[in-house]
Amino acid sequence: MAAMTIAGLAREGGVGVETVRYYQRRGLLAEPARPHSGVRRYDAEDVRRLRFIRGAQGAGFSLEQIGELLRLDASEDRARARALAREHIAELDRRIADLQMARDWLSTLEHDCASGTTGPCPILRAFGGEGEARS
Amino acid sequence: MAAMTIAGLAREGGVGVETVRYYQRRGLLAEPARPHSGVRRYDAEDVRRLRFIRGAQGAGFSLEQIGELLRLDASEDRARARALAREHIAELDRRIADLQMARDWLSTLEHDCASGTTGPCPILRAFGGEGEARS
DNA sequence: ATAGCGGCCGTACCATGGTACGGAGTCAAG
DNA sequence: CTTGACTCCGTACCATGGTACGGCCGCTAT
Repeated sequence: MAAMTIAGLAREGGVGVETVRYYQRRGLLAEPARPHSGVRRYDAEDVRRLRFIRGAQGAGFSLEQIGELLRLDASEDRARARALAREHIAELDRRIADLQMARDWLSTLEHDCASGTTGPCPILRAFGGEGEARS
Repeated sequence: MAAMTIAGLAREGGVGVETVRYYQRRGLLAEPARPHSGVRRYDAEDVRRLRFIRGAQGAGFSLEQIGELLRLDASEDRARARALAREHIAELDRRIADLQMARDWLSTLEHDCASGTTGPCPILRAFGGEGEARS
């Protein structure tokens, strides 16, 4: 499978054709050589790149950040790439902690709501009694 | 602080005035009574509600879902509210697991990148060698 | 040689969650 | 009673990450 058209690339990457074109417009995928009059041909390297984009996206990078990652990779600037990675790890840690807290909060609410059968769930109450004594 | 105008409510809720109006349009905040010709007055209950919205949003609920939560609270349908909460907890667990994996993946890459000083970081390589033998 | 599938391109549109703007009305202090 | 801050309202605009559409063109099979 050494050469394919855009539909093949999209299939390999698990995205739609329009998405591939969108990534090209965004500069994330280079527009490849066109051996035959206007029709682009893609190879395994393009598939790798597309998969990388999807993976990084799953890891919470924005397309903007992925673009920088890709450029860094090309420029072999290891230090910068590592710094970016570390920054993003910290960001991910923050987000994980946030979600974990949210999860625990919701879980508590769910339990509270379970003990009792009338009146409103204490869900709304859970927000509001906390800081209204200010000002 | 028993009555305030929209700016006060926004300040208490930590959002902008336009955001409050947006929530009203979305039906998340009721448009309150207007004692004085056209100017809305808000009280502690509105602040509670607004804070709830922000909190739920922080917990990963979409405004759409928050609307349902709010309606359920009003209708005292505990069973449904709990079901919704449980669903969302499961969703949060999935997202936490995803982010955790992403974090570990990125951390590994960061370490790999650290051991070596020339050539591209193995970041790109990390995606691509995995499943290309198919088809 | 002609149909039709796929690729190419620009442009428009979608959802989400806001943010900004302009014009008019209102309220309170000086 | 004027000034300035604040409100109201509709509508337009923003970023993000796509998704869809319509017209044109080339490749390939029948």
